[in-house]
Amino acid sequence: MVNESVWLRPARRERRPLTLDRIVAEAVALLDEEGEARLTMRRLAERLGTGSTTLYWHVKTKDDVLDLALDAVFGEVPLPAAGAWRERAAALVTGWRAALLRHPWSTGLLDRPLMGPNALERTEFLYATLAGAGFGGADLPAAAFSLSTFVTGSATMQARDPAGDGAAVAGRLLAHREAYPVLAAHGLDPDWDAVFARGLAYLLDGMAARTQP
Amino acid sequence: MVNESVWLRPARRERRPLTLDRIVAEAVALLDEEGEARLTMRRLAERLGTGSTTLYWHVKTKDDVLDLALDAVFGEVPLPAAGAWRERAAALVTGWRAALLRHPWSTGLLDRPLMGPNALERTEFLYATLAGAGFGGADLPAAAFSLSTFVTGSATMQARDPAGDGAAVAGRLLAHREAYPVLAAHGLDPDWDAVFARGLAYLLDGMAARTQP
DNA sequence: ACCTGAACACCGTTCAAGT
DNA sequence: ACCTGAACACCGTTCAAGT
Repeated sequence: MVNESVWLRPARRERRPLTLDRIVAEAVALLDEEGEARLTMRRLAERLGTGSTTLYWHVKTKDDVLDLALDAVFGEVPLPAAGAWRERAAALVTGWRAALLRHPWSTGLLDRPLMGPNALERTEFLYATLAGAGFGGADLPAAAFSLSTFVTGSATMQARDPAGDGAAVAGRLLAHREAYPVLAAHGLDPDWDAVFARGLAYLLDGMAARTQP
Repeated sequence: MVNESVWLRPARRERRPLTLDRIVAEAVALLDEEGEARLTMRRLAERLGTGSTTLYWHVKTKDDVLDLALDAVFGEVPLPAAGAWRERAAALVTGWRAALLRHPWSTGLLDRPLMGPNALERTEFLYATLAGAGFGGADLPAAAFSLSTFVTGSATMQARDPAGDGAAVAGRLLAHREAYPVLAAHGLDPDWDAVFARGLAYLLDGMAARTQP
């Protein structure tokens, strides 16, 4: 019969099979475009051409999707190949910050255990770099945690600032100039790159001085 | 008529009027006891003896409740009265960390603008302390942001670690010991207080060296 | 000014059923 | 092994109505 012709049958919307990788990639795209509040199992499934309940064969919960999306961001952080320990640590940490800021929603997920393979690989790299530089005993975890804490904290702080213009904060501060005089005079619209670079220098200087006197 | 007697009328469940302060205090208590996932407008209202829709006269959205709860935590951070700049900064930052860790859910809210009066007062205090110590120009915002970033980041990192025993992370690491050898050997179950103290010393050392040569 | 109840447009997740 | 639809037990929020 004519109406069984290939051309008349509704085309399969999606030929590619649904995989975990496709789900994670689409979740990252959705988060990039619309932010965390709009990430819904139903909306995510819709973008993939299925129903929301289909996702649950590939994934146990929505939290899984978020964990995987976050680790995908960590996967974008390059591992610097060579250099002295200080340059390698600085390069790692700078690339780490850039990846987080490319996906500002990621800073809202930095509570929750970072146990994905990409996150662990970067942490291991940091530990290995510092251990190789002579950090030992209590200085090794202290140095490693200080650096990673500094990255995640400063990316969060910057992502918090809407569109980098500091308009909202500025308005609130200027309205209460007398209550926050120093902050209003010097804390508006900081140059985030410069703040990060200088803060990192403080930290690395302090680390170097304590372990290599 | 007998059934209009006071004793037979149902008692008013709550005599105290509903105020913003009561709502915020109850939200903090609920978050402390059950965590962020269980904070619901309906559950919060139930604890206050009303319906969820009543809350919306006092508050515009649920986000308002979270913003107010977070700023209540900042309100617990004492402002150190005296001392040299380094001791004052260290005391502020140590109390800040303690307040966040007393309410571990707060670290999950540290994305979002910190524009509550309590948060701004602490930030202003930090700026004023550093400005008084001679930090000027680009060093002032860099020093202030470095310190606050370090606090929020390290509290987040510690709150992430379940119950402080590091069991979950340890299990994952030990299962892949060959992939993460340095981390598995030195990064398990850190002494968080020691890590924080040493990291803070790195940072303050670096700051002091750059501005007061 | 403050509180209430009903209702709307959603959620995440389960599960029996299909191929 | 993989996908689907119906259904459950919730959500945040609005709004007309009460006092």
